Amino acid sequence: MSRNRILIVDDEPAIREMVAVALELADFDVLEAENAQRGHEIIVDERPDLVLLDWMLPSVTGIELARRLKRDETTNEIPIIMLTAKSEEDNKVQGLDVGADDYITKPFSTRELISRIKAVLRRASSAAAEKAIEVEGLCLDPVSHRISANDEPVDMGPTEYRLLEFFMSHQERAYSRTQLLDQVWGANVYVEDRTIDVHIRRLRKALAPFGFDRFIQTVRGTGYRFSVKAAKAS
Amino acid sequence: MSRNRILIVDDEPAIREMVAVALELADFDVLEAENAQRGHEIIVDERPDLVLLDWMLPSVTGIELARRLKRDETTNEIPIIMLTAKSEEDNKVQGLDVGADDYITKPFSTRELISRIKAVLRRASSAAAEKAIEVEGLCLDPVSHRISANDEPVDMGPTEYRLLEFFMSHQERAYSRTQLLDQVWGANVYVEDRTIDVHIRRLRKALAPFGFDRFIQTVRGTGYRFSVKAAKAS
DNA sequence: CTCAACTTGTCATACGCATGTCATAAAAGA
DNA sequence: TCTTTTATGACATGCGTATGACAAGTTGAG
Repeated sequence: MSRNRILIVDDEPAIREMVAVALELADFDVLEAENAQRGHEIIVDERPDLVLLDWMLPSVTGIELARRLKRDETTNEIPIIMLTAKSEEDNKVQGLDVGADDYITKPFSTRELISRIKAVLRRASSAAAEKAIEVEGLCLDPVSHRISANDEPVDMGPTEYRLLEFFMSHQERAYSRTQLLDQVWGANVYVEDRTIDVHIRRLRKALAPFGFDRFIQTVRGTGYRFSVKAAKAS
Repeated sequence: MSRNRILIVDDEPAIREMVAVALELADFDVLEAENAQRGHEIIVDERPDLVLLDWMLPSVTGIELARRLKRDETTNEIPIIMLTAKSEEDNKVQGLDVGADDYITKPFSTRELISRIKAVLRRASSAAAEKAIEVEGLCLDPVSHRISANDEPVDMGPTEYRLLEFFMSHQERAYSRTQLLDQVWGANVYVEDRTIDVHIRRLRKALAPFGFDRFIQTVRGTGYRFSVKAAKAS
């Protein structure tokens, strides 16, 4: 698991700095934005794992940004922790209503901040792990442990299932055979690199009747990739 | 039946302690939280059987937490008993409006508390357990403790009954043998994992004459699943 | 109390699918 | 064309599942 990326949106450089240092010590990667607009850009471009959002921001408030994020399909699953300057009841309630996953009142201890962040991330990731992934009719449901294509069940072996699961949760990215081996088979497993080819083939074969084998693309000289886009110009 | 787990959310340690002792004497497992945030985390993570929720809590009030719990699909079935410090009618009414299953006014006797808890639990569990489940002609009636397929009685052992009951109330979901053991046999029971296979077989055998064994599906490398959908593409 | 009928957990064994590897064909670059 | 890389079919092995049998435990009727 790569380190979690956290975006802190706050107009006070001092606060950003303080939080950033604390987060880095706690083994997070930190992104920073000093206002809501910039924050929104970064969220869209970088898709951080969590956003720390100051309540009071110049022009567009944090609450407004939160509302927008939660309204947008592409960002509404990114957890938000609101930072409120004062301990005002109203703020907290409103913040939660807006869809924030938690809030924390300044001043706060970095210890508390970290533990809140971890709690929210834990919740988010377990929720995400149970969520079905669906791409153009190809659907993987981790709960029932089943693949379906246009609601037709698709039959495949356990390894192909895990392979597809990995691919679908890491789309648009090329992986070497070794990487796939580590991720899907697990580290410290001695398996021939070329074995991947065979499993790729089996996965394609299972998806082929529905035409979904086009998602499993060969990246010559490197490995494989799951991509919704066409592999090449036709 | 494992012991019911009860979460007490109250900011006063003295009260928590008192209630906790009383509940443990009454053979409940007790979880504690001192504020709404922590309470919410525990509820999400641990899924207690019932929540005792103080009306007045710092920052996020109990009432607000109750509202959120009842609004969330995943937590709205967990019964809530509100604890109000004063005997204010308004509170009670509002508390019930929010979705609390009962309320109780401080100071209360532990005797009363226990009996209220049991009443609520009884209601909750019977509400959930007394409804017959029917799937495509296969019907499980918890009241008469009977299975019927197209109105024909189906004969099976008690364990197979419980297994089927669990499956039918948790459809479309794959369970490992260990999970099934915990859920159907109960935790802290030492039974061989492979024993599940045998009971699955017996259950299938009982359902086979009606063709309903197709619902009991093997998820290779994982466990079993009850599903109405076909196991594999034909 | 005794016996029969039934349950239930475990084991041994049979079965079948899944997996890893190889040999070879096909394809893509150079 | 030649070389490198990937695709594919076949195959042996091994692992996970299915199945039948059995012994111990339980229940209930006589």
